[in-house]
Amino acid sequence: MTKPPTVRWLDDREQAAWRGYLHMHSLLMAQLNRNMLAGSSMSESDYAVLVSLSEAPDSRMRAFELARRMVWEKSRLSHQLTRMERRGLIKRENCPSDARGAFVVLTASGRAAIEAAAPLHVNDVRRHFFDLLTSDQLDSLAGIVDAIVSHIEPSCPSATECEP
Amino acid sequence: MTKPPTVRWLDDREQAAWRGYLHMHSLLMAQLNRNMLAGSSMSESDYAVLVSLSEAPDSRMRAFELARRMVWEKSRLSHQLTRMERRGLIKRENCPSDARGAFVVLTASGRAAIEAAAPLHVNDVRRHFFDLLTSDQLDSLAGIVDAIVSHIEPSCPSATECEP
DNA sequence: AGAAGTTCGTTGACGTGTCATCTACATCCA
DNA sequence: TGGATGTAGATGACACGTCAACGAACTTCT
Repeated sequence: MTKPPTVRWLDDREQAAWRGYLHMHSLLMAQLNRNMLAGSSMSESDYAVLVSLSEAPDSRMRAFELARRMVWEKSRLSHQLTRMERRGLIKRENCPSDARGAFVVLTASGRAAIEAAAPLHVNDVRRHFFDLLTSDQLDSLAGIVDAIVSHIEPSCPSATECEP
Repeated sequence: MTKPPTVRWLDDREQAAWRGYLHMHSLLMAQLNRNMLAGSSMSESDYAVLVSLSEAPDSRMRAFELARRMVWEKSRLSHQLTRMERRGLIKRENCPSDARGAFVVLTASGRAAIEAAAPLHVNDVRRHFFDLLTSDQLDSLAGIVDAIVSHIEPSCPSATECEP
């Protein structure tokens, strides 16, 4: 117990909250991931990419924009796209206006995959999350999220949109 | 948009909350992980194992108990322990009373590592999390965690303790 | 024009997580 | 006693994430 004097340790309430939070997240994600994988043989990452793509005009997006929107490292995205392209969910196309760039395009089978997966996934999120929370708790959660996100992400106050 | 009739999609508020939550978690964990890695060249997983071990009597615990306490798959734990053993943070010992079993023991350098890392990590959790929340928000979070965890984990109502 | 710096995207190495499988042992029960 | 069943843990194959390094193209500035 050689504690430097400047540390304010967590009290019991905080410690319980923190461990509980970590516990909750891992349980929840494990559950959602399991179900997603069972129902559609897709991972959460696959799903996230397909969601973003399917919301884009023409179901196509520049890779860097996709990365920015999902707050992923570009290399992570690149690896992920490689795997998804191998499975035929997306394809890459050259960008005429910027020869470095690449478009990521949703394929027909990618679209089919997400349209099949979405209802199941939404139901799951509902069952294991929203259906268990009161309206007050939902509000409170939004407040918490906002406080944390806007602190870590200095330039980007809103959690879901970063367009200037 | 071929939605089966039974799906209740997320409304805007829910959708924003969900995406915000995912966003928050990934930002927060990335931040904590980065700092932990920078300050102590340990991962969150290393840290979690060391915490559990250091809280155990004699700094030793059966592997299966460690896995149960952390809610990790046994194979995950096994891989993790292999890596940590290679770095000298823990060591394995045979269990005299059950020849299948193994004890995981904190080494001196493992103890030193966690004692060095803990204050930094606690400070970080404080800075990026608790200092940003009001007392009400903390209460509310505990309620949320409880609701979710007790639903997914039917036999184990408390988030932090599973002893019968 | 051309050097310097920036941005887009890929790659390889490596640490990590999951799943299926395997072994050795333990336990239980006929 | 001995076989069925369960449990502890390790392992190999593979998916995933991060980091550092890279090539190629774009931008900026002189």
